[in-house]
Amino acid sequence: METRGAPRRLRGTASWLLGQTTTHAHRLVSEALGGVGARRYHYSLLAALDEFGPASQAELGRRGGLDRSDVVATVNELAAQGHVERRPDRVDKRRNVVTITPSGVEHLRELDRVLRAAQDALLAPLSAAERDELARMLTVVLEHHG
Amino acid sequence: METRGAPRRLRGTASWLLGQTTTHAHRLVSEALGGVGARRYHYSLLAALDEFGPASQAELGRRGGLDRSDVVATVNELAAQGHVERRPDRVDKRRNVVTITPSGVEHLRELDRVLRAAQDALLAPLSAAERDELARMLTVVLEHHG
DNA sequence: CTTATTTCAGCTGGACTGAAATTA
DNA sequence: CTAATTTCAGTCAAGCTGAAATAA
Repeated sequence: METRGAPRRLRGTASWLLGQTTTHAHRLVSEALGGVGARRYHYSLLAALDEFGPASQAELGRRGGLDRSDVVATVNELAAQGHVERRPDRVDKRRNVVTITPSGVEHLRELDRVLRAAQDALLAPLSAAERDELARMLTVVLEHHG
Repeated sequence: METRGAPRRLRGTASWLLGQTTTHAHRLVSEALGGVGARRYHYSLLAALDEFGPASQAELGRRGGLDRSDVVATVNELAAQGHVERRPDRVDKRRNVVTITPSGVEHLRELDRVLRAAQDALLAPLSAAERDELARMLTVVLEHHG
């Protein structure tokens, strides 16, 4: 967490820089989301549901990058809050179909606002062009490993 | 972990991109270090000792960005491997003085090689200039929050 | 038979807190 | 007295695995 005074070996290591920055990012985002009763998994699932429509839990996990176990727990929480509905699939009886509710859509918009603010706080010292460049490079790295 | 097919909201979020990239980085680095019996905390402490010389555990934690509790455990492990020595400070009896051993210096060089390889694998699709730019931007962000 | 899905119980490492004991 | 250091016990969320039950 402390940049000041860290060994040169660490400060020059991309994985260390990424880790430290991500720690800050996660703290900011988790606190912001916690303020409105959400966690990061909630946003991932709501975003996937909003963009791709109703889906099975396995499909949701693939889209949002969540483990199957975490999908179960997160859908439990979102359903308890009324933001999604889980019902058995009539066609493939192994599956549950998860659907976002109007309340969920509204909640997602709120999370968007909250996240944008956290993001601005995190990247405050970077220009818009630099933020784009950062996102581009990270995307390139992820696509290379995806 | 899956970039392909992730919702646009996530793919456009710096904190999500950072988190995914860091997950890859941690996996690569942890596997590489694990191959030589080390973990990331080991590298942080050895790097701090090598650069700043013997220090108390509290000072080590501040330099390496480790929690005081984790310093205790990590020094235990490094001492068991003969890479550091822990002895009571004759001047300030609250403190332990931790010193890197010749074996620890050698171990650190090995970890350097292992980490450089992991790093190259992670950032493979980026040019040298891009890697520098990425490191620069992350450093700016960290200094802003440090 | 094999494969996919859901669920639960539990594991692991990373990051951290609280409190006690000691000493400055 | 307060403050710093070390240590231990324990907490917490994140990211998993294994296995069972069910169905394709």
